[in-house]
Amino acid sequence: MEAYPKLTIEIMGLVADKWSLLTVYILGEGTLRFSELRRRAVPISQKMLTQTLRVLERHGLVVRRVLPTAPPQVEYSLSPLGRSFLSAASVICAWTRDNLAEVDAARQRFDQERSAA
Amino acid sequence: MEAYPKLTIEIMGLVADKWSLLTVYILGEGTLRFSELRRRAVPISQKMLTQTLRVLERHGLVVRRVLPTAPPQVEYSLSPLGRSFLSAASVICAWTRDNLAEVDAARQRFDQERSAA
DNA sequence: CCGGATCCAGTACGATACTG
DNA sequence: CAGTATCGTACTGGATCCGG
Repeated sequence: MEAYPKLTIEIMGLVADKWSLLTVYILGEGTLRFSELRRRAVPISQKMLTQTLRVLERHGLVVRRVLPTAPPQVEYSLSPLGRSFLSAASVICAWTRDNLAEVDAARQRFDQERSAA
Repeated sequence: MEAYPKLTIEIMGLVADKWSLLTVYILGEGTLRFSELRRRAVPISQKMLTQTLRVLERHGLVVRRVLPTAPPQVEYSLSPLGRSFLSAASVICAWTRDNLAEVDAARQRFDQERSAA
């Protein structure tokens, strides 16, 4: 018997990914075009953004809409499922922001004790 | 100007990791020894569990306590910081559980449309 | 402007074997 | 029991070039 099925871990891996979190978090601000999204999600690379958006689209969290213009424009937005995930993602992002200093301090303490060997 | 500092992304990477989430989530049940933790966190490998616990300990989320027995026992538990993170992690875990089916369905739909090319 | 394709260094991860 | 060490494979993620 497997405590956590493969599928669960797989989806966790999708959802518990820093770029996914960041992307969804920023898309929470509204519908954005690729280049604008990239600018706001610095320092994500273009490749990772493309890749992350594909994965999120594939799993139904993000809607990709190509506008029939020249040059073509592509808009990204959250699906209803994506918005429901946003509320969870926000909690993680907020925690990170609020506890950044403490986590960093703990790490420095840990590393210092180590180097004292 | 960098929208998200390197440190923030680094901590996000720590915190937005499937094994970290899972480990903290399970440690939420209480203090556990290594082997018991491993059993409950299936299908995590022993190596990944060790590694994840080190990282979590280093960043102040987990407390490692070696008992002076023979054979040695090691207990892991959440620090106060870890418990504060648990509430955020739980939200992600709960979302995953509740939306597993829908995400999986979206993926199958997406893949089917793709293969119809 | 919005990406895809390719190359490559580095890392994740599992399997296995060994230690105090 | 609770790890550490090593190996091999697969994937990550940046850099760069290319194309509609």
